[in-house]
Amino acid sequence: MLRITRLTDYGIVLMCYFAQHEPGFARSARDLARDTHLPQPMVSKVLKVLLQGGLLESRRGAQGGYLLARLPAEISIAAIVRALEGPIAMTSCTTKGEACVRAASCPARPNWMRINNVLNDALDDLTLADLVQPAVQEDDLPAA
Amino acid sequence: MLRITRLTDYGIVLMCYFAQHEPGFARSARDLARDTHLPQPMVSKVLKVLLQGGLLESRRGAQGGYLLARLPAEISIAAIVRALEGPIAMTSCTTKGEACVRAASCPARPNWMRINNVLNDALDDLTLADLVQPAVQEDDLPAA
DNA sequence: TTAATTAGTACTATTCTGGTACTGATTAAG
DNA sequence: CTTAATCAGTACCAGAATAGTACTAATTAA
Repeated sequence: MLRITRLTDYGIVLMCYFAQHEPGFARSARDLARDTHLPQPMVSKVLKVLLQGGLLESRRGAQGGYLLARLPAEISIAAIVRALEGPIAMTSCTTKGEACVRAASCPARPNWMRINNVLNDALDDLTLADLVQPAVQEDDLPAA
Repeated sequence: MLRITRLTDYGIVLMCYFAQHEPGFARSARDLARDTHLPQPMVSKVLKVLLQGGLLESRRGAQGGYLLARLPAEISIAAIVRALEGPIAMTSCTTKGEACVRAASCPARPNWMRINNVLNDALDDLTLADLVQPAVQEDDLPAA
């Protein structure tokens, strides 16, 4: 499995939750945790990262909460993943190339770029608005 | 980062190495480890999994070794990842749906399919032959 | 017969994630 | 002005998973 951390998992769940409501829909971390049945401290952690990534806005103090910084159609899945996990790449050698001691001799080194490009392009093109469209067909499942 | 295990990392490196040689090119695990500068026991482990996945063939005994089971153009990156990591999905809830206790209330549940489809399609379309094409341009880098 | 090589299993240390707890800063409401 | 709700930040811990090693058996060319 191409793994993402659970933090990212939760992040996408939460962003989808926002996207399913009207624009400007705001909610506290506690309420979000309750509605999505996710552990509350985790939710707070995720919301903070998404805030720092510019995907959410926050209102502090009583009656405060979080809301989407942009419209769902303007938020790509790639942006969410990048906010929570950093650059979308399958191996670290492509993001911090100089760190790999095998760079000089690695036969795959130049090729990872192609793989990463494919992934980036694919996730860049998919927005929250796409995700919350109701119709999901069963024969739309992956071949694997 | 969209993480794969180092086993998969090594697997792609090794498959690229094979693809860079003539069809029928065979090599022992020891030689492969030396040429790619990867730890030898790890290489053996990866080769075995790729063999079981039908991506490689093996010759036992002295002068034995491994070779590609098919032409590079007929081996997708998706196939390699699937052999080493199982189905390509970003979260386990989509591969073993009944295991997620939040399935009923999860607002993202039906939507993961779309994300996974995008990834599967992207990696299915990318073959070893594509990867070993020489020209990789620098401005071909991911936007991130 | 021997040596090279694949095949399989078991084990361990380290790293990372997931999760919790605690404290401080900010602000609406009474 | 006080209080309570909420966001913000940091530190910490346990459990799981990965990365890597070691060892043994089976197979086959020379």
